[in-house]
Amino acid sequence: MTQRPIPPATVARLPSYRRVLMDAADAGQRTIASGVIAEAVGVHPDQVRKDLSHLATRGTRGVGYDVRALIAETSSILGLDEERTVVLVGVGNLGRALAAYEGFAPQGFRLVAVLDVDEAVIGSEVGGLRVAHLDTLPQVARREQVDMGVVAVPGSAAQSVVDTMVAAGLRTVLNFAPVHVRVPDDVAVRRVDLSTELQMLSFLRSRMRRDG
Amino acid sequence: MTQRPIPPATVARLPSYRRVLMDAADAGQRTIASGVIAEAVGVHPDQVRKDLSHLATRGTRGVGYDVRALIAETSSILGLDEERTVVLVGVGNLGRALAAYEGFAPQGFRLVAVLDVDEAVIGSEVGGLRVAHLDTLPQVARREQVDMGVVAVPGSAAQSVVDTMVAAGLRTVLNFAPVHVRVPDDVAVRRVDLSTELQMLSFLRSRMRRDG
DNA sequence: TTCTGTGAACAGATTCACAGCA
DNA sequence: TGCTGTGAATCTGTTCACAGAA
Repeated sequence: MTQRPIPPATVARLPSYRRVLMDAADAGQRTIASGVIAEAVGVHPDQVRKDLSHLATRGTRGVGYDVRALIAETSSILGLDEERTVVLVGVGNLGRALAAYEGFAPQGFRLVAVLDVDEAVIGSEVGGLRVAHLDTLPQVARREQVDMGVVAVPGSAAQSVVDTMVAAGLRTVLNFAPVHVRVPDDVAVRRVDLSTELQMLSFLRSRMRRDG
Repeated sequence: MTQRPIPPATVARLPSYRRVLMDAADAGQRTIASGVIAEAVGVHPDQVRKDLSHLATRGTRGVGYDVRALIAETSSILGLDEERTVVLVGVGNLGRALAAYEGFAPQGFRLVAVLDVDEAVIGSEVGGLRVAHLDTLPQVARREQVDMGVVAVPGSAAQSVVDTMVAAGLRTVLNFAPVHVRVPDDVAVRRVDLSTELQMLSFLRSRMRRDG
């Protein structure tokens, strides 16, 4: 099953396609056309077909794609057929919300630990787990074979937390702090920054006034 | 001050540049080189210079860029010199965290209302505001001249909430629900989806194992 | 010598156009 | 006729290479 690499832009759309496919499966549909997926996801049908052409699953002309086959293949590509263990660091407002987030489990992400350095929150219960000290990360990481780290600490602490994660062997990090963190080449970081999103919307708002 | 359009990819980086610039200003620096910004943000210096070449502010060879001038211009471009009013819909875990988010105010975003449809939460206090019914959005939007809507409701309710926002005159929406929403051409939507981010990291994790 | 500014080369992603099978 | 599959054309963004001012 050697396959040519899938473009990052395509990978970024696979989770959306997959969600639509699962909805279709729930609705009892066995096949689905590129145009239907496109409509639901908000892209051109051409784009969907080009994206799906990178997969092994082929569609049937005049009919569409096999829903179950596409779900299976996208899940496999995204690594969702094996459980991913996640550790969350930072129990502020955002950290609490993330720990309670219902979207983890359905996709196979299992939160195994919630850590912080503030003695005031250590020992309290968040998202069904008891908050432990960040210092215990190495043990937790080894014991639970942790895959991913989620960083929900202030910007000033983010680099040091990520360094600790990397040292503990984590190789993927989701960073909610509004700063860029340096990591070795074999570690992947994605940043989600609410403030950046708001500012980009603000830009679009300003531009609208001028155009209209 | 007629200016040629700034590429979206550049706009997406301006908030990060701006943050670095503000840190530099706080540290008392009057000028900054592209390489320093690049290092802090995690891009190539070439990229920074190309991006800044779309602005009116010019750098000085051998020295760098004027920090204050760049802050002023990026703020203006991003529309951060006028206050933006924001309304939040959905008071689940995520909604609560967003309402309490400290990153709103410093960038000039003022949360003016928190809305929901669940009678159980209406009237309670979230982020210093009393939760009101979604039905009051039209009045709130008119009274406060609301610019932006933040959607923190389940996917199944997102389209209807966004329709309500659009009807109330909002023209920019930040959508945390994991679905694509349809809006008229003159409305801008950005989606932030935790689940998509986790799945992309999961993909990178899978690929690493194969490579290494 | 340092660091900006920018045309040119390159790489990646999207859209178009159309051939071809059920 | 409907919908897939894909090369070609286009568009966008990044990186390179280097000229030029302080």
